[in-house]
Amino acid sequence: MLEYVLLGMLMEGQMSGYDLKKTIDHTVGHFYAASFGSLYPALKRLADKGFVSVFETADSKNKKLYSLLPEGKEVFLKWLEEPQAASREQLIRIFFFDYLDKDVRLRRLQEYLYTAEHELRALEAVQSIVAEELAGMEHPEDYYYRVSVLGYGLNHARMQKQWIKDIMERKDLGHVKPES
Amino acid sequence: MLEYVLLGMLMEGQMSGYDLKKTIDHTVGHFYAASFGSLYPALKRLADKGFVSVFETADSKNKKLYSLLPEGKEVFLKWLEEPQAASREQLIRIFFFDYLDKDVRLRRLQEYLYTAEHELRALEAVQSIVAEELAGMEHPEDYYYRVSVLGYGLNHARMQKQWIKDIMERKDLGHVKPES
DNA sequence: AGTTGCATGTAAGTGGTTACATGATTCA
DNA sequence: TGAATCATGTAACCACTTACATGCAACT
Repeated sequence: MLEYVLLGMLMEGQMSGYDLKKTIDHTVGHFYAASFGSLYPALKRLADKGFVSVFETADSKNKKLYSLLPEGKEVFLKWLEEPQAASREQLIRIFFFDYLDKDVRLRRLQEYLYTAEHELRALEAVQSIVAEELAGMEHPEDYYYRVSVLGYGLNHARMQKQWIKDIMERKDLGHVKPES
Repeated sequence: MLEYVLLGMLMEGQMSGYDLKKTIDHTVGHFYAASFGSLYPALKRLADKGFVSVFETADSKNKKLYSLLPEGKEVFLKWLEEPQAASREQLIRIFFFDYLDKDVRLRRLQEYLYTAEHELRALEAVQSIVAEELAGMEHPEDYYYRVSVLGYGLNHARMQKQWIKDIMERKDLGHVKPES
């Protein structure tokens, strides 16, 4: 996972490990954390595999600049267009979807939409079972918070579904603006 | 984490490891996965620490029933009322909030609301910076998907904020119903 | 002179997963 | 009788975190 994120970040150009960490932190950092303890060994592995090249700067700072090599780019793009991905991984992939052909991208997004709709229906099914169970109880209010997290799940699934729909249509990025 | 989830699930009554897995899967399973490979060793640790008791059934199935011991209950409730929790852990804690005193619960939820609002403001700040950067570009559409995940983050943060507000007010669980 | 930021790295530990191994029970 | 489900457990592995260790550079 981290290795692909690093390759993806290097698509924009050469960077040091330190800068890669910063870039990850203030882009996908809200849902994907990378620590130096995992980042530096990952960069070493990528260099060993010949996916990135290392340029040691002479500016006395002991800084290393990593660049994407053709094989690394290939591996990254291959990963990017793969179908199926766990929900956390979906989000990271979408972050890099500007690098993907329009048709492959739309196919993947359609698949993600499908899984989101599936998830939503599954949660709605659970909800109606829970609603029935609750109706036959003396003190349904004792289960308020248990049930509330189901509500969270439903809110999340609905939001996710709508968001994927929006980005498939390439809705104006303004939908992202604050309401003010 | 898993150990607390197991203790929490045992608050309802005795259960086997297998049943605990099922219960986790169809309650908090949507945001917390537990595999047998982590579950059984966790139960053993809980038994070794004296937090749960093990009753081996004689029904030839080699089934073990786990029950919460007073010390285990104490440890669980102590964990539950702790302040600060990572966002994934917040959700799991809230699932068990029916076991918490009203006043402690409201204090924790108020804190969670605070962090949600903080997160939202941080994302809105990032968004206005990104909007400026985008305005000074020749091809802002080349960054559509990069920016779209920021939109996801904003949607998520807003949803989370509203949800916490709702459950603080103990809004009708009906808000959870499908729109149909 | 001291703190913060830049910069890289290692070692031990954590919290899991995956795959395997075993065996009883239930139901079609 | 064979498949699905119930039931428990281990061993190898994995991706990562935390804490540590080092040192230079920039600012104040």
